[in-house]
Amino acid sequence: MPKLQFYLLDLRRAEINNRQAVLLFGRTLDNNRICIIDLSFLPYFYVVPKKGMNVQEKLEKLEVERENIISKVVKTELLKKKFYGREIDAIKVYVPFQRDINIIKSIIDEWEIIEGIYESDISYLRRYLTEKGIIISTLLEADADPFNAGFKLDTFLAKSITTNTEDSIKSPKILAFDIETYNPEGRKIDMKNNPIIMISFYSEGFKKVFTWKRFKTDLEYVEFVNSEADLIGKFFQTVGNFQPDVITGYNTDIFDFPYIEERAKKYKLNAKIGLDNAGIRLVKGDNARARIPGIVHIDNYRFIRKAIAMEGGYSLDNVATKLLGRGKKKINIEDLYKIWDQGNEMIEPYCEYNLVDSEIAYELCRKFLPEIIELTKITGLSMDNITRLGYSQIAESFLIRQANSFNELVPNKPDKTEMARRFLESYKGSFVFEPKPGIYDDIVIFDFRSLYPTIIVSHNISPDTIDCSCCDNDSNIAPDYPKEHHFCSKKKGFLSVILEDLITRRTRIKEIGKDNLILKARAETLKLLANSFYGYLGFYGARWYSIESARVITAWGRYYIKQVIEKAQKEGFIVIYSDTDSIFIALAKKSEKDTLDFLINVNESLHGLMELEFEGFYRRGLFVSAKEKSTGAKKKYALLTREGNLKIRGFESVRTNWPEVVRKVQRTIIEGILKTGDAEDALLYLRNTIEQLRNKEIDNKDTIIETTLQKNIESYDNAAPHVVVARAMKDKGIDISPGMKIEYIVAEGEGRINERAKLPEDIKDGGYDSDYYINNQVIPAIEKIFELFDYKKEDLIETKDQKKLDDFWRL
DNA sequence: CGTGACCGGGG
DNA sequence: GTGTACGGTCACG
Repeated sequence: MPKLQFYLLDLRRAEINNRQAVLLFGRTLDNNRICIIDLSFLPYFYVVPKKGMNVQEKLEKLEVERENIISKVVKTELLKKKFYGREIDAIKVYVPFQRDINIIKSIIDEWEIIEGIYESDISYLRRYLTEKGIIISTLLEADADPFNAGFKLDTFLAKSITTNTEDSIKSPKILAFDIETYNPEGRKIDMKNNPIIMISFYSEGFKKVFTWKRFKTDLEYVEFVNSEADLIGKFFQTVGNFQPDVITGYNTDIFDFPYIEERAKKYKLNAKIGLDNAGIRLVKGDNARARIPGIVHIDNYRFIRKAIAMEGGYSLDNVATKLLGRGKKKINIEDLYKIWDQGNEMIEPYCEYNLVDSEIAYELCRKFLPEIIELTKITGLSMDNITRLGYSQIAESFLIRQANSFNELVPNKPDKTEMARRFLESYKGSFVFEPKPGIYDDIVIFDFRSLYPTIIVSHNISPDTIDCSCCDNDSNIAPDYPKEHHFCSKKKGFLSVILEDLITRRTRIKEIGKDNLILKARAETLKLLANSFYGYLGFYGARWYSIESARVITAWGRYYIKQVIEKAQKEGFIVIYSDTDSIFIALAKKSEKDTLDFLINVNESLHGLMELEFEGFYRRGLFVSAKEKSTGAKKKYALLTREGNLKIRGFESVRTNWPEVVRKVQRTIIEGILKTGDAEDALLYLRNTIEQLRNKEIDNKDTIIETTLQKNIESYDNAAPHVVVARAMKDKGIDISPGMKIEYIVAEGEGRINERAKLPEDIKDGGYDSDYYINNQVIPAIEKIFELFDYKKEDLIETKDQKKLDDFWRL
């Protein structure tokens, strides 16, 4: 029998031949999907006995019966392990099945002769991967015989599995899909009552849209079926035939897959989509997700939301526009239900729309897959997990995997009381040098490269080096931190070793891989991972929780950034702003070269891996004051790059929720001030807008305020403006339900705001309340900016000549 | 103003 | 397979 070579894609736990089994799903070099069953790996956990107690014998005799199932210990081994760096004796306890662990554990928990039980909650599959050194996505070699398990693909029973290469899958078969559903206007999504009306698929050389109403069309990829039930049948059939390695979409975890599952249930369809014939496995709740056994499921929305900060929200259209340079097909999706009811060729553009969504999802997945695979290779986590878990869990998984090679026992998770206690523990964070509100010319920004990770390495901060007994209390102490804790200066800690490795690997990869996409992805990934450990140490749910370590890290962080600030000031630079690891310096009378010399100078004084980096030169910057205060607001500024681009941070209040007229005025004013260096033109522009509002020259649609209705209108006691409008809509016969976006305009006239909030369609051109829009919308949004130039509210509203406006437009 | 509930995204 | 996402806004007392 020749050896099978295959790229590992997914794993599952199963019981086969009355043994605990690992199912390894992969793709062979000659492009077949296969499943290898490995029965060789026994589940286990550790018991640490009290000093001098003989626990091993008692363990080996242990046998429990629960609900007609007998659980017992297969064998034990006495081992020397380490716990927080200290040597201890531990008994490794093997059981036949994963399910036996909790049963056996609950018995041992009561024993007086034990100190503790460890690693009983480490997932069997993760343990398997760690111990065998197997990494998902890489090439494995199996010596295996054919085996009939009744699965959808060739299945083998492994005699041995080896891993000897870092070679990972180059071009996995990705299949993207998207569903469109019947959804009457403004209604909440209702999976129980509203059907799926079309489903699209997209892959390289594969386009398909299935729908169950016929109309005349030339689109060759549209295929008609007879009913929703047939449509869903087609979905399972298409996935089955295509045999994807990766199935992807947008928000598929909580929308498309649950929807398909719900509708399949209605028609009693067998949703055996998993390669082991299991159905879609849905996990509900906050961390909802859909698992398809044997197939990697990447929900782009899930991954992008946690990996990329996105201005303008995470709608597919916005995400695709920003990341791929192309958006969705422009069409009114709210009208789909009406057009569906009509059932004519008006449906056609919606098929195109449906297909484009799949295509975009496909492209997004392709774009991020290299990075996802890299993270998988570094952390050992599955792609499903990498794309869904939070950073603290990724960091922890990584530590667990490393612990094995350090022979370290993994600490247990904290219980509820412990977590509650930790939750209340707080600590001093980073240092912020508050900006003096104002406008500054010629700015340079420096920031520490991976400040916290490099501090961890440089100062040997680690849960196993804190307060060691081999060093005295004065060594290695953070300057402005109470001298309660010290870190070992003789032996390197577990965390510092791991981080040093991550950082040096990243630096090396960054150097050699400037033009290589995969290496770039790997460098980014290493940075991401390195940055997550500081947060992890202070996270109340962490196994290696060490708030003291986190405190010392921020203490050193404050120390280093303050050193840079002081040094800059001593050398005659004007420090404008600093937050955590970055510093904004006004050049004042200094030259560019002076700033770069300063940078070199600072770096000479920093030890180890620590480094201050040049971020960029800026032509001008604007810092406003905080609400009700004269000090500068944190994280709220706007910069103008040398290329003339705007970088606006923290003026977040003016985004959605505000009428267009306000958003536009704020942005234009910031841009004008930054480009000219004074507020004269901006003031003219503002006054002009105010004047236009007064003269009703601003379009009604730019004054629309949008608010989401949170609950049934009957259950509101005090009527907010949007509630009043929602009631009016209901009187007009429009169906109103929670979740609906209510649009309204504040009309001119007497009375309270909520009495004057009206449906846009009920307001004649210019029927809005100019004073309201000027005083409660426009002015608050720009007040702080004009304060920088000593303008008072009264100055802003006053009108003046408009000649200069023409100049302003030419900016 | 403070606290607690709810939302995102999908049609 | 789970807890504890997370950071903001809105409702309500």
